[in-house]
Amino acid sequence: MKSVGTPQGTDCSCPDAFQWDRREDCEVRQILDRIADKWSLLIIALLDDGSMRFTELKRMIDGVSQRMLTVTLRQLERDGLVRRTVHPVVPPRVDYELTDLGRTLHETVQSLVRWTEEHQDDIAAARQRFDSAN
Amino acid sequence: MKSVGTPQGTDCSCPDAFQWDRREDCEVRQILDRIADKWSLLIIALLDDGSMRFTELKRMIDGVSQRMLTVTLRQLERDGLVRRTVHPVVPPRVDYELTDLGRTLHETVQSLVRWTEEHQDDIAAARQRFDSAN
DNA sequence: CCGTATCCTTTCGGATACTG
DNA sequence: CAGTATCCGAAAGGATACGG
Repeated sequence: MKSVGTPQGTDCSCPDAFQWDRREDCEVRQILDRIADKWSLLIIALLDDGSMRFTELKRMIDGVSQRMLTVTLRQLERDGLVRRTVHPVVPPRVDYELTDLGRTLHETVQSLVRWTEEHQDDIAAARQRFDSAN
Repeated sequence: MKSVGTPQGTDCSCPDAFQWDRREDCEVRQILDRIADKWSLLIIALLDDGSMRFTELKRMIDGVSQRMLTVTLRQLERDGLVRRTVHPVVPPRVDYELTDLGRTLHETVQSLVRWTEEHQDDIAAARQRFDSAN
């Protein structure tokens, strides 16, 4: 073992599909953590073809705090998945949309969301079985 | 807004693709949080056709603590995604494998992992651009 | 070998108040 | 409107010790 937790530096490029998690600072794991994050998934799934304003996103993702929405959008922008456009008007208007890179991820995220929607009953049933078995 | 954080009960079934995040206790969001979790994704991606022992998983997912591996595997078992088989031998031997339900998720998770592998360079580049632009 | 229990640190993220 | 800054409680998760 390498010692510290997950320093998130030191690119490793993760050789093969069954080994990519051998090193703690694995780039792929770091990125997975980022995009498979609670709010990121919702934003990417929500942002389809069009663009959305900050407040619009906030309204759609019910319960997200202003802070977390800002933080998450910044990370997505930094990762090149979301483009942020500031319109110099008063009151300020900021639009968010997926970049080309972001759109390639959108498909995958959608299929994850769809899977969840389609199987939520199976999961609920499994949980009941598990819980009553104890 | 409904008040408290994310109580995770009260099924809502999330009407349509652009509204599923309107309610905080949305079942789909709760499940997404569960499976798109740091360790769960790695386990589901790792568990393909065969079964794996606890220690084997622990070795593959470098840096995971015994506690988190146990906790995560229990959740996956509870959700009906992973089957746990205890062999009554000494020393104990426990095998983990995907259930049928788990296998349907495996595909989706793999495509997410694959996306990450394929685009890690794009992301690294985007981050550099973003960071040097400040 | 495969856990569970406990403790304790670190991180996450909400609430709130304030700005251009 | 769209943020930023600060504070602080809650939860995640590692380290360690112990048990069947």
